[in-house]
Amino acid sequence: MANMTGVSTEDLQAFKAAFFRALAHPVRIRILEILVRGERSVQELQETLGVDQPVVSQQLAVLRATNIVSGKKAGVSVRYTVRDPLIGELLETARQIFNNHLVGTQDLLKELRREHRRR
Amino acid sequence: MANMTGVSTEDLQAFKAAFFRALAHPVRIRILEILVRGERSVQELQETLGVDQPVVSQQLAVLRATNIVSGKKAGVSVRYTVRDPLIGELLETARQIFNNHLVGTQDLLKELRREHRRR
DNA sequence: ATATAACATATGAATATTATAATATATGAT
DNA sequence: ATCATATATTATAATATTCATATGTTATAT
Repeated sequence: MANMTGVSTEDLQAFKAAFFRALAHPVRIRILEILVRGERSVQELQETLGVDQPVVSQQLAVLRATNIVSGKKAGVSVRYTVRDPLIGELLETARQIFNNHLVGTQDLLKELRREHRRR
Repeated sequence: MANMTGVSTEDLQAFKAAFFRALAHPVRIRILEILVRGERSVQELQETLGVDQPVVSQQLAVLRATNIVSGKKAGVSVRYTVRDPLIGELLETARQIFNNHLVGTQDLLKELRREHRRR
């Protein structure tokens, strides 16, 4: 045990890595970009995303496991929310970084700006 | 092709996912937390991290491939820097989120606060 | 009780990532 | 040219993730 708390720095970085890994999936990012604007049912997500229902549930399960989102039952459906508004801020910062530096082509840059305006 | 630019939304989310995936590794996170404070050589990183040299180079290669860091030769050594100061902001936001919600135990929470104070 | 709708979980094949070890390259000094 | 040092790349076995499909569960209505 590395210290009084029983939590080593390595553990800590492993947790952080797990957090980022949860964001490292196209469908999960799209889910979060929708949820930061307000709660949604699985069905609503599915329709917006245009993917199969098990895919949505599966990726929501990953986000739930990392405590990034939570779902509450509402009758027959389940409504999901982002647990922390800072997630929105994180995604926005990531978008800025991406916009500034992670882009190879002029076209992609244009598209990114278009997407930004759309909000 | 989904639009005039030739870049679909799916592509875009795939790029974003790749960006987060680059952050989703304990050693890479530790490297970035060091580099946001200033440039370092591979050797300096290696000493601070306490891992084998090829591991550092390998993980730096991942961060380079995503344009998150860049290295410039300085004689026999290579000095690395973070390409965008917003990376620091991103890590800090992530830390806050993590601190607020992604924590199961009181002990871990304490440890997180200790780490914060250390900066 | 049965049917249906909404959601969740399980399974397995395909693919990607990681860790470890070995090897290669480049620079500067002698 | 040779050598030592710093850094990078490659190979590969182990592990984890993804995608697609099938099956389960729960709530509600009839």
